[in-house]
Amino acid sequence: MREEDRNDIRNLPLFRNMTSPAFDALMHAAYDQVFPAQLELIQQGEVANFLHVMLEGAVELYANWQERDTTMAVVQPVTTFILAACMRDAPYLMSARTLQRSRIVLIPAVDVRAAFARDHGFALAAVQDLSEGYRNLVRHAKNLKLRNARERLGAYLWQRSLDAGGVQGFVLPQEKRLLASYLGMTPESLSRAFKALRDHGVHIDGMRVTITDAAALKALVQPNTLLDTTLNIP
Amino acid sequence: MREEDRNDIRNLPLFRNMTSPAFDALMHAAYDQVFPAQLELIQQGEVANFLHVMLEGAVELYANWQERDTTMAVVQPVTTFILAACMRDAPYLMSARTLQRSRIVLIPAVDVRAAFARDHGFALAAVQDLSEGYRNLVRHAKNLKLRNARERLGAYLWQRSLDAGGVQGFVLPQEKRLLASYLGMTPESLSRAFKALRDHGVHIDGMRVTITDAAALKALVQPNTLLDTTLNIP
DNA sequence: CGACTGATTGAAAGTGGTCAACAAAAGTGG
DNA sequence: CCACTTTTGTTGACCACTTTCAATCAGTCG
Repeated sequence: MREEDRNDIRNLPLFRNMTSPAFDALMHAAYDQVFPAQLELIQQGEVANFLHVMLEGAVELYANWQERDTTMAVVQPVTTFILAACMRDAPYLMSARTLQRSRIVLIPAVDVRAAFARDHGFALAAVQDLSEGYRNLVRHAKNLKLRNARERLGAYLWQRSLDAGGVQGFVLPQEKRLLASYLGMTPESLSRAFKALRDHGVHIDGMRVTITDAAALKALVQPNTLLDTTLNIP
Repeated sequence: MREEDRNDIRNLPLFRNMTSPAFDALMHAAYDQVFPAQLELIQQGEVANFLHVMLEGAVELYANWQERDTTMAVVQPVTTFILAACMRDAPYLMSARTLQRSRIVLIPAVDVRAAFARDHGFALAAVQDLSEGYRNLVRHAKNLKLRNARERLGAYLWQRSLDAGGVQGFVLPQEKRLLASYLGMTPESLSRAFKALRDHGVHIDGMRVTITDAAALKALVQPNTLLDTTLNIP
């Protein structure tokens, strides 16, 4: 593993407060790997063997049932994912695939749990990580249940614009069909939702979004920190 | 606080592995209260002041936005709720109201966080608690995105029947409009979904559900541990 | 009993999904 | 670099599912 990556990991909230021996032990057991795009990393139902730490690239977390698929989240560096399954030593509830060529560190779940039992700082950090993950999921569920398709898209765009620093224009970070799935609708519905938002201050041209009337969009969307997630979402 | 309740709390997974001094300190700061039915315990947006431990009764966790409301979960004894907000020292994302007369222990969030920083066993247990909560929420979101209304109701009924020990007949634990909200539909839609399930082995009479053809229901619902939650749901 | 709440039903409207066709991009191979 | 294929996005027509509104019915509680 490159020294630089090791430092990136060390600086993650999850690992920052570990003792050095505990961290070294974890890293010793870890694999640093580069995966090509579109590779299935995890299939839902498998028992959690590794905690994943994203260093570069992007990973989609998705779920399926019968013939249906849905995107649950897009993970971007530098973060960990599927900590909950590792901690519970339980089957993954979501599948994961790379969206781009990605560099990912795999830490055996056994070692994570061991580090965890031994190192108090790590346990505390894990609680913070999980709590934040939990809260983002609550937001996702609330969003799905309380807003309709057009409102979900509007809120999403509003939040991306804020994340980019309150800019008027930005480029969608992922394919539209992925966004559609994340927002809980079909690509066709997404396309129509974009059209419907033209009356509410949003202009779309390919992947480029321009907010032409922030007040109008805000009025429709009623953005709210209790509903809208700030980071790590497609 | 009654000795008996204290023991119930002590035996919760969350508190079981604490040192006795740490537990005693927590309990010393705690309030044991009885609330009448239909009382608003928590309003979303408030900063988390207390960890709640349910001893008796039932509490609804719900969320609202604009004029719309939705039930996120029903909490039953003996469990804790809104641990994540306490840990993050952040605003509640959900509101809570009692459904019945309920006995609840309130532990100041400050003390929880303190116990937490000091007691390793408590931190470990919190991680397990949060992980399980996280996973149940993933299931809830998957359920909403992957199944339609009729399938969600069918899956719910299938799971209640299993929880009751695989019985054919059981009584709905909560009002139908609450169930409808939890399942992400209107009461009218729930009513129609029940009717639609008559063709799939479910008979409903008031609050009494009878599964007349388990195979048919199972075929429709395709129950799946990666989607269906086993406990603590209305 | 009468007022109230919750559940059900019907009719109408709306939202989003499906299917099919097409357009636009992106990737592939000569 | 260009023709070709494949994938992604858009649009229209239609349909299914769900909601809304209104009316009715069934309990519950004072």
